[in-house]
Amino acid sequence: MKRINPDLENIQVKQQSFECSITTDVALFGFSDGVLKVLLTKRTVGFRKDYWLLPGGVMEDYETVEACASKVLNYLTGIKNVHMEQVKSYSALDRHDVKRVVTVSFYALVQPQDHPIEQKIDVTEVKWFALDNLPENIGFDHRQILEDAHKMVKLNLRQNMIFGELLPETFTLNELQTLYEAILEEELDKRNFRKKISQLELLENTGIVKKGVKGGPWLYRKSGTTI
Amino acid sequence: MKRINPDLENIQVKQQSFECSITTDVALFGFSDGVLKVLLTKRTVGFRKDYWLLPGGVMEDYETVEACASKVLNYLTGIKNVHMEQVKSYSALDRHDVKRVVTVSFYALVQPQDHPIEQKIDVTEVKWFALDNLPENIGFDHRQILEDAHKMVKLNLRQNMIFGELLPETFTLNELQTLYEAILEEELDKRNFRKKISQLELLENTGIVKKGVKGGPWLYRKSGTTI
DNA sequence: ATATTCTGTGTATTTAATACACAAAAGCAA
DNA sequence: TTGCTTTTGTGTATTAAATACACAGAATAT
Repeated sequence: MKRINPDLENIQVKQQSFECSITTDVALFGFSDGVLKVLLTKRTVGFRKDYWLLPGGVMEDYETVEACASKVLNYLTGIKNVHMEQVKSYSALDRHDVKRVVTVSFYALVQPQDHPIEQKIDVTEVKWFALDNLPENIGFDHRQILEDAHKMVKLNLRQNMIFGELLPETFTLNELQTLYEAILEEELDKRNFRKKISQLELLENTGIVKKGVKGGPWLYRKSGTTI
Repeated sequence: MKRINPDLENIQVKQQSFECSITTDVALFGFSDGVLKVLLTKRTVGFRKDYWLLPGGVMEDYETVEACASKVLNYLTGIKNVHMEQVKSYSALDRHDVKRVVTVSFYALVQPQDHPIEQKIDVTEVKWFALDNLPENIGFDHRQILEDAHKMVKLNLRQNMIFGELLPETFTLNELQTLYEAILEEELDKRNFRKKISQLELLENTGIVKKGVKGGPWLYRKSGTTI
């Protein structure tokens, strides 16, 4: 009979293979007041209270990590139908107090004013923080997760022009530039920025002038978007 | 008393939270005969035999996904001490027959000739496949995982000059170019390629000429590498 | 020794990135 | 309504990077 290396048998998936819980954490970025913000939550009572955390929660048997991320975000903030991008998995042995947990992180981009926070649970605080003014007491490894997510947003912004729902349907080129500067954390030249944007041919001029701003700037929208 | 939304309670990590097995799959890329290859394995007896799969296996309670990926690769191929990069998580509900499994994928880069396959288990076949000549019967979602991994290798190669252990310690510029062409799946101009490589200042000329090749090419190595 | 194949190199051209200034438009204040 | 201030929108010159392209010399193979 064939003899099988026990190590090799153990790496096969079997009914009794080791199991642990999966969670998803969502780095939800928002843009308002000209700065990039991220949504953090805090339990105000009970275990591990007073630490700010990314919205997150456990995956169930009937859902993928993507579905779980959407669910978690919706439950904690009421936000729905946001495009998410997977960032990375975290699996250090001591990540969680209660038990072994592997986490898959995501990011999403929204406008805070479009998604007023619904405080869905009264033992949890939910709050936007400017990225350059984060609280000290961020729990678990969520500071790292947040950094990794921000890196990925930067990367995706540089490569494509993906800014999700961070701006309203129509916006001025100056608003777009301010957003870029907030995400990339660097200043951009107005004329060079416009040159680059225009040759991407992803925006169209609505023909409408924004009121209340000196100079009378045009409003743009993403091409292919209907009003 | 405070009333708590049951949905919200359920997303908290608890002892009885849903659990599933985690596996890691490794896309091990190798470069020989001037083409990029990937290592696939096949069970030759028993359940789900005759499907080619990326080397993979279940994570245990004492290891991270990174450690698991190294372990799995070592058990199946004898390969050790390879730098791995995490690619992505896969969590579709029906990914595995036996039970719910979430997989985290990795890639690694080696030279096949440095790592002769140790057939560690005699009910498993292990074989290198040229990337442009993959078998039809790749099991589970491993074709997708492989594609995603290859994309990430391309991306990382373009951004930095990371080619892992895909070449021997010393190599000619032509060998390096052939490697780039194999990974990127496009032809490169010799003079422009050398210009770009040289201005990265990551290689040093060993001063040794490679024998057996017409023209007598210099051997290079990565800067900072001792012989 | 002769033919063949591979090596190593430079320049001209195109394209992209950067630096930089001012007149006209709209709002704001008196 | 007038004058002041802020913001808009635009072009050109410079530098850096990407691309296209050819040939003499070195080592091998016969």
